[in-house]
Amino acid sequence: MKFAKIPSATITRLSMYSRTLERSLAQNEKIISSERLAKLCEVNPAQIRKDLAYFGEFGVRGVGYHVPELLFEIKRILGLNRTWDIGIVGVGNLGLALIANENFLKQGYIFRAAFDNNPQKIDRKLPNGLVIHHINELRSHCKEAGVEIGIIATPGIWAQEIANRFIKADVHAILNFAPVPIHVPPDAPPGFWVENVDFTVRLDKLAYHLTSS
Amino acid sequence: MKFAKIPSATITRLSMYSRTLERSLAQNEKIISSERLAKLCEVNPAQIRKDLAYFGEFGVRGVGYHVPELLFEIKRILGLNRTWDIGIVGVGNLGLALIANENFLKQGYIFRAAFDNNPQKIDRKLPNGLVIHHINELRSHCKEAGVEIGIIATPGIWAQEIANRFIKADVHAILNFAPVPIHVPPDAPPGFWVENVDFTVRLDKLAYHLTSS
DNA sequence: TGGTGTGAACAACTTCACAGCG
DNA sequence: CGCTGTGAAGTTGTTCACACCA
Repeated sequence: MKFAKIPSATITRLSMYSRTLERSLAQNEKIISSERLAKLCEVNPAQIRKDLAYFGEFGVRGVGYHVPELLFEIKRILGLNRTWDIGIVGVGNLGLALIANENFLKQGYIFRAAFDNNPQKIDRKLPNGLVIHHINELRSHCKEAGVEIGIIATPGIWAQEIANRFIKADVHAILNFAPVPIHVPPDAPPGFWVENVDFTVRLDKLAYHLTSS
Repeated sequence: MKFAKIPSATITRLSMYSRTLERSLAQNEKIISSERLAKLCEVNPAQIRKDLAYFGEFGVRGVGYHVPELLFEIKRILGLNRTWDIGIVGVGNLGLALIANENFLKQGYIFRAAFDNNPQKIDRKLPNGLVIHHINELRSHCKEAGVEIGIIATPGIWAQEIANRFIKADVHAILNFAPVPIHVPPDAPPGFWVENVDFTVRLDKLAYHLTSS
Protein backbone atom coordinates (compact mmCIF):
# COMPACT_ATOMS: atom_id res chain seq x y z
CA MET A 1 0.00 0.00 0.00
CA LYS A 2 1.08 3.57 -0.70
CA PHE A 3 2.04 6.00 2.00
CA ALA A 4 -0.92 7.15 4.01
CA LYS A 5 -1.58 8.72 7.37
CA ILE A 6 -2.14 5.96 9.87
CA PRO A 7 -5.21 6.32 12.06
CA SER A 8 -4.52 6.43 15.75
CA ALA A 9 -7.20 3.77 16.18
CA THR A 10 -5.13 1.46 13.99
CA ILE A 11 -2.27 1.60 16.48
CA THR A 12 -4.64 0.87 19.33
CA ARG A 13 -5.93 -2.16 17.46
CA LEU A 14 -2.47 -3.41 16.54
CA SER A 15 -1.71 -3.48 20.24
CA MET A 16 -4.84 -5.56 20.83
CA TYR A 17 -3.98 -7.90 17.98
CA SER A 18 -0.56 -8.40 19.50
CA ARG A 19 -2.03 -9.38 22.86
CA THR A 20 -4.51 -11.73 21.22
CA LEU A 21 -1.88 -13.33 19.01
CA GLU A 22 0.28 -14.01 22.06
CA ARG A 23 -2.58 -16.01 23.50
CA SER A 24 -3.11 -17.86 20.19
CA LEU A 25 0.57 -18.65 20.11
CA ALA A 26 0.48 -19.95 23.67
CA GLN A 27 -2.31 -22.28 22.55
CA ASN A 28 -0.14 -23.51 19.71
CA GLU A 29 -2.25 -22.05 16.93
CA LYS A 30 -0.01 -21.80 13.89
CA ILE A 31 -2.32 -20.09 11.39
CA ILE A 32 -5.05 -17.53 11.94
CA SER A 33 -7.49 -15.92 9.51
CA SER A 34 -8.56 -12.29 9.69
CA GLU A 35 -12.03 -13.59 10.42
CA ARG A 36 -10.95 -15.57 13.46
CA LEU A 37 -8.70 -12.83 14.81
CA ALA A 38 -11.53 -10.38 14.24
CA LYS A 39 -13.89 -12.47 16.32
CA LEU A 40 -11.39 -12.67 19.18
CA CYS A 41 -10.83 -8.91 19.11
CA GLU A 42 -14.44 -7.99 18.37
CA VAL A 43 -13.68 -6.00 15.25
CA ASN A 44 -14.49 -6.30 11.54
CA PRO A 45 -12.24 -8.66 9.53
CA ALA A 46 -11.75 -6.06 6.78
CA GLN A 47 -10.58 -3.70 9.47
CA ILE A 48 -7.78 -6.03 10.42
CA ARG A 49 -6.66 -6.50 6.83
CA LYS A 50 -6.71 -2.76 6.27
CA ASP A 51 -4.80 -2.06 9.48
CA LEU A 52 -2.09 -4.47 8.43
CA ALA A 53 -2.06 -3.18 4.86
CA TYR A 54 -0.75 0.16 6.10
CA PHE A 55 2.50 -1.58 6.92
CA GLY A 56 2.90 -4.36 4.37
CA GLU A 57 1.58 -7.71 3.22
CA PHE A 58 1.87 -10.27 5.95
CA GLY A 59 -0.70 -12.88 4.96
CA VAL A 60 -0.98 -15.77 2.55
CA ARG A 61 -4.00 -15.65 0.24
CA GLY A 62 -6.31 -18.57 0.63
CA VAL A 63 -4.65 -19.49 3.91
CA GLY A 64 -4.43 -16.72 6.49
CA TYR A 65 -1.64 -15.38 8.66
CA HIS A 66 1.22 -17.34 10.16
CA VAL A 67 0.78 -16.54 13.85
CA PRO A 68 4.40 -16.25 15.02
CA GLU A 69 5.34 -14.25 11.97
CA LEU A 70 2.41 -11.85 12.24
CA LEU A 71 3.07 -11.35 15.94
CA PHE A 72 6.71 -10.61 15.20
CA GLU A 73 5.79 -8.07 12.55
CA ILE A 74 3.23 -6.29 14.70
CA LYS A 75 5.63 -6.06 17.60
CA ARG A 76 8.25 -4.67 15.25
CA ILE A 77 5.79 -2.08 13.94
CA LEU A 78 4.87 -1.00 17.46
CA GLY A 79 8.49 -0.87 18.55
CA LEU A 80 8.15 -3.79 20.94
CA ASN A 81 11.11 -5.73 19.57
CA ARG A 82 13.21 -4.13 22.30
CA THR A 83 12.81 -3.04 25.92
CA TRP A 84 11.74 0.42 27.08
CA ASP A 85 13.03 2.20 30.17
CA ILE A 86 10.37 3.74 32.36
CA GLY A 87 10.44 6.32 35.11
CA ILE A 88 7.49 6.85 37.43
CA VAL A 89 6.50 9.76 39.66
CA GLY A 90 4.10 9.13 42.52
CA VAL A 91 4.66 5.98 44.53
CA GLY A 92 1.23 5.82 46.13
CA ASN A 93 -1.24 2.98 45.80
CA LEU A 94 -1.55 3.36 42.05
CA GLY A 95 2.17 3.85 41.47
CA LEU A 96 2.98 0.72 43.44
CA ALA A 97 0.36 -1.24 41.53
CA LEU A 98 1.84 -0.15 38.21
CA ILE A 99 5.38 -0.98 39.28
CA ALA A 100 4.24 -4.42 40.41
CA ASN A 101 2.21 -5.04 37.24
CA GLU A 102 3.88 -7.96 35.56
CA ASN A 103 2.17 -7.34 32.22
CA PHE A 104 4.39 -4.34 31.72
CA LEU A 105 7.52 -6.34 32.29
CA LYS A 106 6.26 -9.09 30.02
CA GLN A 107 5.89 -6.55 27.21
CA GLY A 108 9.37 -5.19 27.76
CA TYR A 109 8.59 -2.12 29.84
CA ILE A 110 11.11 -1.89 32.66
CA PHE A 111 10.89 0.49 35.60
CA ARG A 112 14.29 2.14 36.00
CA ALA A 113 13.51 5.05 38.34
CA ALA A 114 10.83 6.02 40.86
CA PHE A 115 10.14 9.40 42.42
CA ASP A 116 7.94 10.92 45.09
CA ASN A 117 7.81 14.14 47.11
CA ASN A 118 6.89 12.55 50.41
CA PRO A 119 10.02 12.70 52.63
CA GLN A 120 8.92 9.50 54.37
CA LYS A 121 9.21 7.59 51.12
CA ILE A 122 12.53 8.94 49.88
CA ASP A 123 15.33 6.35 49.91
CA ARG A 124 12.90 3.52 50.62
CA LYS A 125 13.50 0.42 48.56
CA LEU A 126 10.73 -1.07 46.44
CA PRO A 127 10.09 -4.82 46.03
CA ASN A 128 11.74 -4.73 42.61
CA GLY A 129 14.88 -3.23 44.10
CA LEU A 130 14.30 0.34 42.93
CA VAL A 131 15.06 3.14 45.39
CA ILE A 132 12.61 6.06 45.59
CA HIS A 133 14.14 9.44 44.91
CA HIS A 134 12.90 12.96 45.49
CA ILE A 135 11.32 14.62 42.45
CA ASN A 136 13.93 17.35 42.66
CA GLU A 137 16.39 14.74 41.45
CA LEU A 138 14.19 13.63 38.58
CA ARG A 139 16.36 15.06 35.85
CA SER A 140 19.67 13.58 36.91
CA HIS A 141 18.31 10.15 37.74
CA CYS A 142 16.24 9.93 34.57
CA LYS A 143 19.21 10.83 32.44
CA GLU A 144 21.42 8.40 34.27
CA ALA A 145 18.90 5.57 34.01
CA GLY A 146 18.16 6.41 30.37
CA VAL A 147 14.45 6.84 31.03
CA GLU A 148 12.49 7.11 27.77
CA ILE A 149 8.89 7.02 28.97
CA GLY A 150 7.60 8.82 32.05
CA ILE A 151 4.56 7.73 34.02
CA ILE A 152 2.68 10.23 36.16
CA ALA A 153 0.72 8.72 39.05
CA THR A 154 0.44 11.80 41.26
CA PRO A 155 -2.54 13.91 42.32
CA GLY A 156 -3.82 16.15 39.54
CA ILE A 157 -2.28 19.34 40.89
CA TRP A 158 1.24 18.09 40.29
CA ALA A 159 0.75 16.51 36.90
CA GLN A 160 1.66 19.44 34.65
CA GLU A 161 4.70 20.39 36.72
CA ILE A 162 5.99 16.83 36.63
CA ALA A 163 5.39 16.67 32.88
CA ASN A 164 7.48 19.82 32.42
CA ARG A 165 10.28 18.28 34.44
CA PHE A 166 10.15 15.08 32.42
CA ILE A 167 10.53 17.15 29.27
CA LYS A 168 13.57 18.89 30.72
CA ALA A 169 14.97 15.44 31.47
CA ASP A 170 14.74 14.49 27.79
CA VAL A 171 11.82 12.14 28.30
CA HIS A 172 9.85 12.17 25.05
CA ALA A 173 6.68 10.32 26.05
CA ILE A 174 4.36 10.48 29.04
CA LEU A 175 1.63 8.21 30.32
CA ASN A 176 -0.51 10.34 32.60
CA PHE A 177 -2.81 8.75 35.18
CA ALA A 178 -3.68 12.02 36.91
CA PRO A 179 -7.25 13.18 36.24
CA VAL A 180 -6.01 16.41 34.62
CA PRO A 181 -4.95 16.45 30.99
CA ILE A 182 -1.31 17.32 30.36
CA HIS A 183 -0.82 20.25 28.01
CA VAL A 184 2.15 19.86 25.72
CA PRO A 185 4.19 23.03 26.23
CA PRO A 186 5.35 24.93 23.12
CA ASP A 187 8.98 24.26 23.97
CA ALA A 188 8.46 20.49 24.00
CA PRO A 189 10.70 18.69 21.53
CA PRO A 190 9.13 17.54 18.25
CA GLY A 191 7.81 14.03 18.51
CA PHE A 192 6.91 14.49 22.16
CA TRP A 193 3.79 12.48 22.98
CA VAL A 194 1.32 12.23 25.86
CA GLU A 195 -1.34 9.65 26.63
CA ASN A 196 -3.87 10.64 29.27
CA VAL A 197 -5.47 7.71 31.09
CA ASP A 198 -8.48 8.80 33.07
CA PHE A 199 -10.35 5.99 34.86
CA THR A 200 -13.13 8.30 35.91
CA VAL A 201 -14.05 8.97 32.29
CA ARG A 202 -14.65 5.27 31.79
CA LEU A 203 -16.79 4.97 34.88
CA ASP A 204 -18.72 8.05 33.79
CA LYS A 205 -19.43 6.38 30.46
CA LEU A 206 -20.87 3.40 32.28
CA ALA A 207 -22.98 5.67 34.47
CA TYR A 208 -24.26 7.43 31.36
CA HIS A 209 -25.27 4.21 29.66
CA LEU A 210 -26.94 2.88 32.77
CA THR A 211 -28.83 6.13 33.13
CA SER A 212 -30.04 6.54 29.55
CA SER A 213 -31.26 3.07 28.70
CA MET B 1 -31.68 19.97 18.53
CA LYS B 2 -33.61 17.05 17.07
CA PHE B 3 -33.07 13.48 18.15
CA ALA B 4 -29.79 12.10 16.94
CA LYS B 5 -27.44 9.30 17.82
CA ILE B 6 -24.93 10.60 20.31
CA PRO B 7 -21.29 9.83 19.49
CA SER B 8 -19.49 7.86 22.13
CA ALA B 9 -16.72 10.44 21.95
CA THR B 10 -19.21 13.07 23.04
CA ILE B 11 -19.79 11.23 26.31
CA THR B 12 -16.05 10.95 26.86
CA ARG B 13 -15.71 14.67 26.36
CA LEU B 14 -18.66 15.54 28.60
CA SER B 15 -16.84 13.71 31.35
CA MET B 16 -13.74 15.80 30.70
CA TYR B 17 -15.75 19.02 30.63
CA SER B 18 -17.23 18.06 33.97
CA ARG B 19 -13.81 17.58 35.52
CA THR B 20 -12.56 20.85 34.05
CA LEU B 21 -15.64 22.79 35.16
CA GLU B 22 -15.18 21.52 38.71
CA ARG B 23 -11.74 23.10 38.69
CA SER B 24 -13.10 26.35 37.23
CA LEU B 25 -15.75 26.39 39.91
CA ALA B 26 -13.16 25.84 42.62
CA GLN B 27 -11.36 28.90 41.24
CA ASN B 28 -14.56 30.89 41.50
CA GLU B 29 -15.04 31.35 37.77
CA LYS B 30 -18.70 32.18 37.23
CA ILE B 31 -18.88 32.33 33.42
CA ILE B 32 -16.99 30.37 30.81
CA SER B 33 -17.04 30.59 27.01
CA SER B 34 -16.82 27.59 24.74
CA GLU B 35 -13.50 29.00 23.57
CA ARG B 36 -11.99 29.06 27.04
CA LEU B 37 -13.33 25.64 28.02
CA ALA B 38 -12.04 24.34 24.69
CA LYS B 39 -8.56 25.59 25.43
CA LEU B 40 -8.57 23.94 28.86
CA CYS B 41 -9.73 20.63 27.40
CA GLU B 42 -7.67 20.86 24.21
CA VAL B 43 -10.63 20.50 21.86
CA ASN B 44 -12.32 22.66 19.25
CA PRO B 45 -14.84 25.24 20.58
CA ALA B 46 -17.46 24.21 18.03
CA GLN B 47 -17.06 20.67 19.26
CA ILE B 48 -18.10 21.71 22.74
CA ARG B 49 -21.13 23.60 21.50
CA LYS B 50 -22.15 20.65 19.36
CA ASP B 51 -21.67 18.16 22.18
CA LEU B 52 -23.92 20.23 24.42
CA ALA B 53 -26.46 20.79 21.66
CA TYR B 54 -27.26 17.08 21.66
CA PHE B 55 -28.84 17.58 25.06
CA GLY B 56 -30.24 21.10 25.09
CA GLU B 57 -29.37 24.79 25.13
CA PHE B 58 -27.36 25.64 28.19
CA GLY B 59 -25.56 28.84 27.18
CA VAL B 60 -26.38 32.51 26.90
CA ARG B 61 -25.66 34.06 23.49
CA GLY B 62 -23.17 36.85 23.61
CA VAL B 63 -22.09 35.78 27.08
CA GLY B 64 -21.12 32.15 27.51
CA TYR B 65 -22.04 29.43 29.97
CA HIS B 66 -22.81 29.87 33.64
CA VAL B 67 -20.30 27.51 35.24
CA PRO B 68 -22.30 26.02 38.12
CA GLU B 69 -25.34 25.58 35.93
CA LEU B 70 -23.43 23.92 33.08
CA LEU B 71 -21.67 21.62 35.51
CA PHE B 72 -24.98 20.65 37.04
CA GLU B 73 -26.49 19.89 33.65
CA ILE B 74 -23.53 17.82 32.46
CA LYS B 75 -23.53 15.78 35.65
CA ARG B 76 -27.23 15.22 35.25
CA ILE B 77 -26.72 14.08 31.65
CA LEU B 78 -24.00 11.66 32.68
CA GLY B 79 -26.04 10.35 35.58
CA LEU B 80 -23.70 11.77 38.21
CA ASN B 81 -26.41 13.53 40.18
CA ARG B 82 -26.56 10.45 42.40
CA THR B 83 -24.18 7.86 43.81
CA TRP B 84 -23.29 4.53 42.20
CA ASP B 85 -22.64 1.30 44.04
CA ILE B 86 -19.54 -0.57 42.94
CA GLY B 87 -18.33 -4.13 43.41
CA ILE B 88 -14.75 -5.12 42.69
CA VAL B 89 -13.14 -8.49 42.03
CA GLY B 90 -9.42 -8.86 42.53
CA VAL B 91 -7.96 -7.23 45.60
CA GLY B 92 -4.34 -7.20 44.48
CA ASN B 93 -2.17 -4.15 44.05
CA LEU B 94 -4.39 -2.63 41.39
CA GLY B 95 -7.63 -3.46 43.17
CA LEU B 96 -6.39 -1.89 46.39
CA ALA B 97 -5.28 1.21 44.51
CA LEU B 98 -8.71 1.56 42.90
CA ILE B 99 -10.51 1.11 46.20
CA ALA B 100 -8.29 3.73 47.81
CA ASN B 101 -8.68 6.16 44.90
CA GLU B 102 -10.43 9.17 46.32
CA ASN B 103 -11.39 10.55 42.92
CA PHE B 104 -13.95 7.79 42.58
CA LEU B 105 -15.54 8.64 45.88
CA LYS B 106 -15.52 12.33 45.02
CA GLN B 107 -17.52 11.57 41.87
CA GLY B 108 -20.03 9.48 43.76
CA TYR B 109 -18.69 5.99 43.06
CA ILE B 110 -18.84 3.98 46.27
CA PHE B 111 -17.26 0.56 46.78
CA ARG B 112 -19.84 -1.68 48.38
CA ALA B 113 -18.34 -5.15 47.93
CA ALA B 114 -14.92 -6.69 47.29
CA PHE B 115 -14.05 -10.20 46.19
CA ASP B 116 -10.99 -12.37 45.68
CA ASN B 117 -10.23 -16.06 45.28
CA ASN B 118 -7.12 -16.10 47.45
CA PRO B 119 -8.08 -17.88 50.72
CA GLN B 120 -5.54 -15.76 52.58
CA LYS B 121 -7.48 -12.63 51.72
CA ILE B 122 -11.01 -13.83 52.45
CA ASP B 123 -12.59 -12.13 55.48
CA ARG B 124 -9.79 -9.60 55.70
CA LYS B 125 -10.97 -6.07 56.32
CA LEU B 126 -9.95 -3.24 53.98
CA PRO B 127 -9.01 0.30 55.11
CA ASN B 128 -12.45 1.53 54.05
CA GLY B 129 -14.14 -1.06 56.25
CA LEU B 130 -15.12 -3.45 53.46
CA VAL B 131 -14.66 -7.18 54.09
CA ILE B 132 -13.24 -9.30 51.26
CA HIS B 133 -15.47 -12.19 50.22
CA HIS B 134 -14.83 -15.25 48.09
CA ILE B 135 -15.88 -14.91 44.46
CA ASN B 136 -18.24 -17.85 44.93
CA GLU B 137 -20.34 -15.50 47.01
CA LEU B 138 -20.31 -12.76 44.40
CA ARG B 139 -23.93 -13.10 43.46
CA SER B 140 -25.46 -12.96 46.91
CA HIS B 141 -23.26 -10.14 48.19
CA CYS B 142 -23.69 -8.06 45.04
CA LYS B 143 -27.43 -8.36 45.22
CA GLU B 144 -27.46 -7.58 48.91
CA ALA B 145 -25.22 -4.54 48.49
CA GLY B 146 -27.12 -3.39 45.40
CA VAL B 147 -24.03 -3.36 43.25
CA GLU B 148 -24.69 -1.67 39.89
CA ILE B 149 -21.22 -1.49 38.38
CA GLY B 150 -18.64 -4.26 38.55
CA ILE B 151 -14.90 -3.69 38.35
CA ILE B 152 -12.61 -6.51 37.26
CA ALA B 153 -9.02 -6.23 38.47
CA THR B 154 -7.98 -9.86 38.17
CA PRO B 155 -5.48 -11.62 35.90
CA GLY B 156 -6.71 -11.97 32.33
CA ILE B 157 -7.61 -15.65 32.60
CA TRP B 158 -10.39 -14.95 35.08
CA ALA B 159 -11.87 -11.89 33.47
CA GLN B 160 -14.55 -13.51 31.29
CA GLU B 161 -15.68 -15.88 34.03
CA ILE B 162 -16.03 -13.02 36.49
CA ALA B 163 -17.94 -10.99 33.91
CA ASN B 164 -20.38 -13.87 33.46
CA ARG B 165 -20.91 -14.03 37.20
CA PHE B 166 -21.48 -10.30 37.41
CA ILE B 167 -24.16 -10.65 34.75
CA LYS B 168 -25.84 -13.40 36.74
CA ALA B 169 -25.76 -11.07 39.73
CA ASP B 170 -27.75 -8.45 37.82
CA VAL B 171 -24.80 -6.13 37.40
CA HIS B 172 -25.39 -4.21 34.17
CA ALA B 173 -22.04 -2.52 33.64
CA ILE B 174 -18.43 -3.64 33.88
CA LEU B 175 -15.16 -1.78 34.00
CA ASN B 176 -12.51 -4.31 33.02
CA PHE B 177 -8.85 -3.73 33.87
CA ALA B 178 -7.71 -7.19 32.81
CA PRO B 179 -5.69 -7.20 29.58
CA VAL B 180 -8.24 -9.44 27.86
CA PRO B 181 -11.37 -7.94 26.30
CA ILE B 182 -14.65 -9.08 27.82
CA HIS B 183 -17.07 -10.57 25.31
CA VAL B 184 -20.67 -9.70 25.99
CA PRO B 185 -22.49 -13.04 26.07
CA PRO B 186 -25.69 -13.40 24.03
CA ASP B 187 -27.73 -13.90 27.18
CA ALA B 188 -26.62 -10.60 28.67
CA PRO B 189 -29.53 -8.30 29.47
CA PRO B 190 -30.23 -5.46 27.02
CA GLY B 191 -28.40 -2.31 28.03
CA PHE B 192 -25.49 -4.28 29.43
CA TRP B 193 -22.26 -2.35 28.90
CA VAL B 194 -18.52 -3.04 29.18
CA GLU B 195 -15.55 -0.71 29.20
CA ASN B 196 -12.17 -2.34 28.72
CA VAL B 197 -9.27 -0.39 30.19
CA ASP B 198 -5.93 -1.68 28.97
CA PHE B 199 -2.88 0.23 30.19
CA THR B 200 -0.57 -1.73 27.94
CA VAL B 201 -2.31 -0.40 24.85
CA ARG B 202 -1.48 3.12 25.93
CA LEU B 203 2.15 2.30 26.58
CA ASP B 204 2.31 0.55 23.21
CA LYS B 205 1.03 3.72 21.54
CA LEU B 206 3.83 5.67 23.15
CA ALA B 207 6.37 3.08 22.06
CA TYR B 208 5.03 3.29 18.52
CA HIS B 209 5.30 7.06 18.37
CA LEU B 210 8.79 7.04 19.83
CA THR B 211 9.82 4.43 17.29
CA SER B 212 8.36 6.01 14.17
CA SER B 213 9.37 9.63 14.52
C1' DT C 1 -11.24 -23.05 -3.49
C1' DG C 2 -10.72 -19.74 0.08
C1' DG C 3 -8.76 -15.88 2.34
C1' DT C 4 -5.94 -11.80 1.55
C1' DG C 5 -5.32 -7.04 -0.29
C1' DT C 6 -7.60 -2.88 -1.81
C1' DG C 7 -10.32 0.68 -4.46
C1' DA C 8 -14.74 2.46 -3.93
C1' DA C 9 -18.94 3.28 -1.28
C1' DC C 10 -20.41 4.37 3.00
C1' DA C 11 -20.82 6.02 7.66
C1' DA C 12 -19.34 8.72 11.43
C1' DC C 13 -17.38 12.49 13.38
C1' DT C 14 -15.37 17.26 13.30
C1' DT C 15 -14.90 21.91 11.81
C1' DC C 16 -16.53 25.86 9.42
C1' DA C 17 -19.22 29.74 8.86
C1' DC C 18 -22.83 32.33 9.86
C1' DA C 19 -27.67 33.11 11.39
C1' DG C 20 -29.89 34.20 15.62
C1' DC C 21 -30.41 36.16 19.92
C1' DG C 22 -29.44 38.07 24.55
C1' DC D 1 -21.54 43.51 19.85
C1' DG D 2 -20.25 38.88 20.99
C1' DC D 3 -20.95 34.16 21.73
C1' DT D 4 -24.11 30.46 21.24
C1' DG D 5 -26.56 27.11 18.30
C1' DT D 6 -26.59 24.66 13.95
C1' DG D 7 -26.96 23.40 8.88
C1' DA D 8 -23.63 22.41 5.58
C1' DA D 9 -19.06 21.26 4.18
C1' DG D 10 -15.10 18.81 5.08
C1' DT D 11 -12.42 15.20 7.01
C1' DT D 12 -11.50 10.91 8.88
C1' DG D 13 -12.33 6.19 9.67
C1' DT D 14 -14.97 1.80 8.54
C1' DT D 15 -17.14 -1.66 5.71
C1' DC D 16 -18.20 -3.69 1.33
C1' DA D 17 -17.25 -6.29 -2.59
C1' DC D 18 -14.43 -8.33 -5.52
C1' DA D 19 -9.95 -8.88 -8.00
C1' DC D 20 -6.10 -11.53 -7.17
C1' DC D 21 -3.26 -15.16 -5.97
C1' DA D 22 -1.32 -19.34 -3.11
